Amino acid sequence: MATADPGRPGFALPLLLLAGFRTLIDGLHAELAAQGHPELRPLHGFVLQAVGVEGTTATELGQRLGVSKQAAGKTVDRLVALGYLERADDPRDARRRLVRMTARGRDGLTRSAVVFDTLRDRWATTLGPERVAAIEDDLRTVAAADLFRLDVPGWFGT
Amino acid sequence: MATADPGRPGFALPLLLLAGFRTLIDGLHAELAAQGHPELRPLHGFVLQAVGVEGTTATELGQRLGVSKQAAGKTVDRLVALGYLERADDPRDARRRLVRMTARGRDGLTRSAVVFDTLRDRWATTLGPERVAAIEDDLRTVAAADLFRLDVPGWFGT
DNA sequence: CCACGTTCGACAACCACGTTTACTATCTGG
DNA sequence: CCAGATAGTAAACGTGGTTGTCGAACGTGG
Repeated sequence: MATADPGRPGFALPLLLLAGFRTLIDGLHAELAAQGHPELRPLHGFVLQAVGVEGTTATELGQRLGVSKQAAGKTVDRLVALGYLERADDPRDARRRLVRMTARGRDGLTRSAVVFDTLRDRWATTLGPERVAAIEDDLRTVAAADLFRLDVPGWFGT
Repeated sequence: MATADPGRPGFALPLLLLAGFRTLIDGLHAELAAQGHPELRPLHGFVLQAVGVEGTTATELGQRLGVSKQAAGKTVDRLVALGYLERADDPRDARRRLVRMTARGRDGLTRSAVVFDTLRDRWATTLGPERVAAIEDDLRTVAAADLFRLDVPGWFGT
């Protein structure tokens, strides 16, 4: 670990949290690639999740993800091009363009859920189930203490 | 938390890890901005860390961070423009361009370490010191079990 | 001692993801 | 019925990444 400063305890915690997150995401996408979804990027999982089974609109998606509606729209464009999402007109409001998952999108999301469960099981095997649960509880506690908000995504830069 | 699927336990863990990482980084940069370093981005901390007090070169920096030498070079350009790094010729090898921290760079890195320590203390106040230590231990255990490697940075996209 | 292969840095083209600003089309309430 | 709010799109830009190419400088073998 070339970049961590062993002398300052505070440096380790963010590094470890990032590393933990990363390994789950990397594991997910390695497995997804093997299961027929090589084009799915880390970000896309969040987006599919946020679109949900009922569908949504670009503006609402942006709010859910914490990014501008323009950014959300561009990401939807890419996912449409990849075949994970599709757009449709809203019969009740000609301004809105509904965004829905395709069958491929649903397949990717379902597989993501299964793989995440599997990866969590693997952690539970290594650490013991109660330790994994304790990590989750602790992080939720910190979240509840308003040390951070849990609505999450929407950084990845700038 | 609009984006998490409460029905699938596996989804929560990566989200919580990311949220934990994010809050530390956000807290760091909020504080750094207040202490005279508003231009420092999350990535920059890793880069300064990787440059180290002895300095390095763009190619070596790229290796440490897990990115191409070109990407490392561009990031160095930005940090030079911001006054955190400086370049110098290597008297022993005219091909190489040494990258070193300026006084400002050292100041930013030092303050980062202090702020990270403070944030960790705040977690310890909320959770109890032994719980924070337990999280770190567990994540290190998972790392050691080769469920992930700890050399970390070098994703943030693509 | 010199030619050849390797390495370093730079440059260019490109992509993903985000921003702000600006514009059009549509809906809605007084 | 029109003023104002809202949905989507477009353009310009910033940041962080990628490949590919290239010239200059290094080091080594013949």
